[in-house]
Amino acid sequence: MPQPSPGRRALDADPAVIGARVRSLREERGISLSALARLAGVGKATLSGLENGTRNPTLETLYAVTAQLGVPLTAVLAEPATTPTVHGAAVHATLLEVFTDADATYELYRMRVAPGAGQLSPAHQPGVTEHVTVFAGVLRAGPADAPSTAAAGGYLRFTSDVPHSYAAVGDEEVDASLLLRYPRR
Amino acid sequence: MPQPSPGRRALDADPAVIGARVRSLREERGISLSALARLAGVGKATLSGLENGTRNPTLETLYAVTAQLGVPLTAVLAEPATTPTVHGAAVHATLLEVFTDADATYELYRMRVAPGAGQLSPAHQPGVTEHVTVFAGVLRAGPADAPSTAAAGGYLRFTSDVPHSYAAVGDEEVDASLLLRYPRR
DNA sequence: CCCCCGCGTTCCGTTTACGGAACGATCGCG
DNA sequence: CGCGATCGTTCCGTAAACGGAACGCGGGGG
Repeated sequence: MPQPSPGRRALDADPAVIGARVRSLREERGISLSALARLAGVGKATLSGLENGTRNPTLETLYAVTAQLGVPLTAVLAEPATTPTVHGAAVHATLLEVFTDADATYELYRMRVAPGAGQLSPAHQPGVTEHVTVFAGVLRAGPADAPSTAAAGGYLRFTSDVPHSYAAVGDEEVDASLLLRYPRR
Repeated sequence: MPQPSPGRRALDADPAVIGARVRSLREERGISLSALARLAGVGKATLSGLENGTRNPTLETLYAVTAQLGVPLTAVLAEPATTPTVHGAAVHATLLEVFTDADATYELYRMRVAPGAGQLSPAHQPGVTEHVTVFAGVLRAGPADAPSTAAAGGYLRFTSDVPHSYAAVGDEEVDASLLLRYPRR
């Protein structure tokens, strides 16, 4: 993918917000701070500080608490159910799955390319290839100096160890799947 | 293929596993431990211990690192969601995403084909095409009377409105992504 | 009224995660 | 060959997260 865009990720790791969520979850269950601390096997001071956002908890602590609340860690780490996404000027991609084997790592993305000016991505490491299958719209993509075109149902493959571009042809947004292959070095 | 059923999200707070995920993400990006530590503003000792699972990181530390990797905290804390799966004699597929537009419906699957005897699938509706990108192993697939072969990184496309087959070539299991395109009728 | 109990916070000594520095290993170059 | 640069790990003093104990507070009994 185009490397992680510098744009701020709205993911909040703010201890105060996390603390507020924990407190809220605890109060929903009508359980006291002391009791939860006892159940989770952490000190009351620890839990108090955590809920008030005055501490910077370790994973171990946070996990012990959320486990007793019966919720996954992700429930208090904000951002309910957001999958990793990458934004660019024209390209918007969400990571669907990562697969690693002996030879390479694959990242499978759902990609959308907005109409209008396209987007240029910097080179990746040597040997990285991109595989795109177009769902809708017409996509022009590939090495910056020699892009190819594919319409709905079409497929493109190119090596992305050189700068490469994505652009929607025409007015329609492009929907596609993007597979990135990183060979193991 | 079967109806999507709700996926569950398993959670794993084991520092060793989290560390392994962080290391894997870093290596995917071809960046050194030292460099990542510098970017994230944490000590090399901290990152080393984190990746090796010998420390119990604070949220602050983990967030600083994952932010630089361009992934949300949840990417290293949760197992990939389990989604609807389809089992066959040799083929095992999990649905990753469905996309519908004016012309067609797409279903994106993660597919595994066990070595040994292959599997024959009956014909789909007219005009249905399948698009396969191989991650690992060697796959032989296509119309039952004229299958093609693809190795890791390779791509196959065929129309599946006739009976078609999948088989792993050799002893190795095949890992691949499968895209099904159903034209609107 | 005065206890007594449990609440959440604060204090405090201990444990440990932290960053910086030092280390040996590995590579590319003259 | 040595030299410099960079790699990941280890050592170490410091800062801070930890659990336990003490604290002030409020709400029921006896």
